[in-house]
Amino acid sequence: MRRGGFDAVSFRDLAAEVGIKSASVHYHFPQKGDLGEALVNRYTGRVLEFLGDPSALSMSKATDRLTELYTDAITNGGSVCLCCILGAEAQTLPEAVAQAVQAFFESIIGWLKTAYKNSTSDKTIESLAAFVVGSLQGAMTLAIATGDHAYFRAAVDRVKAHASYEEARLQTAFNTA
Amino acid sequence: MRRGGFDAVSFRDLAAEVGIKSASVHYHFPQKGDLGEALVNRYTGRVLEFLGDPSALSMSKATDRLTELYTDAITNGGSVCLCCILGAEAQTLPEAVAQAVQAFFESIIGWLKTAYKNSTSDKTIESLAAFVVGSLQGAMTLAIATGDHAYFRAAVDRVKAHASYEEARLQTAFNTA
DNA sequence: ATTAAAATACCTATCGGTAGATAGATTACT
DNA sequence: AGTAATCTATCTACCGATAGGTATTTTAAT
Repeated sequence: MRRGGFDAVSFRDLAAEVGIKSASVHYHFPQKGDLGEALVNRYTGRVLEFLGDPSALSMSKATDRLTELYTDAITNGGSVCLCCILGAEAQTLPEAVAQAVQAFFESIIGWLKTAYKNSTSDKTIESLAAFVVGSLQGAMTLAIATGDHAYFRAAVDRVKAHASYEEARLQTAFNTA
Repeated sequence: MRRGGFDAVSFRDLAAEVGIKSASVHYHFPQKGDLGEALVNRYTGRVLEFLGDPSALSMSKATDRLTELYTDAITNGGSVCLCCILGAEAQTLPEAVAQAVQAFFESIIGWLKTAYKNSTSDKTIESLAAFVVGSLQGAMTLAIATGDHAYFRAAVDRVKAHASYEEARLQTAFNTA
């Protein structure tokens, strides 16, 4: 699903891979939407687990941690983030799946917001967090589409620089206030 | 296709929409890959036409122009860029389609590079251009997936600021050199 | 100018394959 | 005995693709 999207996975293929029949998969997940929803939720949980507790992290450390996640996904997974491709398809996904994807993004942005918390107004923090997430997602797509992972690595550097710059700027604003 | 990806379009639906039979579509595009390739190429052409000549644009003007394009796509099109979704699916697309998508990104990055040309080393320019494109693509996906276009608008501001900052920085470096 | 040939753009009908989904029988565990 | 999980078998719907046929238009040759 991370390579071809929601429709690229079939009950039959999935069943064959785990050595059962497709009807048995339907026993656990009656509709395909149930399957997708569970998959996205499990994915979200694993990602949050990997990221760990954000409350003790500085802005730059949190940004680093997030870029680690994405770098690992594209380097070892050889694919885009699951919600990168499902997000793009959101308008044609079963409602429950689309909502799970939305929740994923809100979780990740929320994770970053927690780490960025004591710096400035909520709106700025949220916009910065979303920008970091979105830029990594986009860079990932670009890298996959062009086959050139250097685009992704360069984007990581720029994202980090952007966050560091904001961190310094906000700290200064705080100190002079 | 911009809403659901490559598989979301069928010969039958497409034929019905233009009032002919699916077999007649196959007359013009024997394989579905031929259809996708033509579609992406037409899309690329239209995008480049919209963008116009980059050689006379400053860095910030060129960045503005590109953000206009994406803003229009998400505002009026109500969808992600065609190559945003096809890019994410690249690994499962017919070869010819994947190549056309790759060519799209290279064209857009190339367009930006032309506008950014007389500033610094090629590698920096390329990385900046790719970052701008990728960030807009990612922000678009995020906006569609969460249903919150504010994420996209905020990203546009940050992308512009990033490009302006680089423009000033590079100009300074040039002057003091 | 007329005719023959070819290309264009459709059509109907159908193919093999696969999709998600369901009903009902069977097996395995507690 | 009861329940949970899997099976076989099948359904309907749709997919991309092909075969074979038919007007209409365009091109080429006489």
